[in-house]
Amino acid sequence: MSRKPLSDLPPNLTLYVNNLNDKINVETVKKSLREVFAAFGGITDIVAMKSLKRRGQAWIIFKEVSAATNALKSLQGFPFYNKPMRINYAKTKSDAVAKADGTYVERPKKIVKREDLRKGKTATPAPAASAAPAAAKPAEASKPTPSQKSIQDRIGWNPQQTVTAPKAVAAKPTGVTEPNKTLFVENLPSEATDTMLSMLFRQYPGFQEVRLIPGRNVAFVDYQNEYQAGMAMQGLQGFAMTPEVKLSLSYARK
DNA sequence: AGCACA
Repeated sequence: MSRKPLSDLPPNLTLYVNNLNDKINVETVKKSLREVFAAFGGITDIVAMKSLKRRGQAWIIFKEVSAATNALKSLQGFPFYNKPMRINYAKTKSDAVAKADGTYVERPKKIVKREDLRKGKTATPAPAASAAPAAAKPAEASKPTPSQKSIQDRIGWNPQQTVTAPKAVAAKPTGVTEPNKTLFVENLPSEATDTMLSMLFRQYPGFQEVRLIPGRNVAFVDYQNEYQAGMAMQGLQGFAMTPEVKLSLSYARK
């Protein structure tokens, strides 16, 4: 009995993720991807860009193939900014890993030669380091991979449920909610006051009001639109209210 | 839909 392979591509340190919501600012997406994927192991880098050809996709570069494989299995179809992530192994080796294992060769710049210009052709870049099935370097600083249980706890996602009905798992996971003009502020110091918070949040255009929830160290902050809310979120994420207390911001649930 | 590396 042969089972359906996880991927039609050979395992790779890098995962290729697409079907990402390209309405979301790429930096925001990268940050959220990191939060979600880091639960499976060390991440070297995440590459995502917003150009026409590259939007909606990201490359997650892991330190260990096993981590990539676990993430691939567990997060397949994970609802991320309201779209199920589609995950595969990357086709080729990332530059970052080629650099690390010494096989990196400078990528030829796309130079258009005059003759080719006439013919309407562009210089064909020779493929760089080949996509050899990530020769897993055994000696690698390996941070213990958190159990699958832990990520389910953190993001409220049970991979089993995707098999039959990925859409049914619409539960908005923590930290990956869809954009909203209202922000949810957590981890406030108990000394926080409305005035204090408006000072902070009114620096960002579109500010409307802040609602501190008594006794919960939590507040809601309204902006005129979700874009402005997003800007404020980026600007104030992790803001140190006191040396030991840092704000945690997300979009409020709808 | 789209496999990049600024």
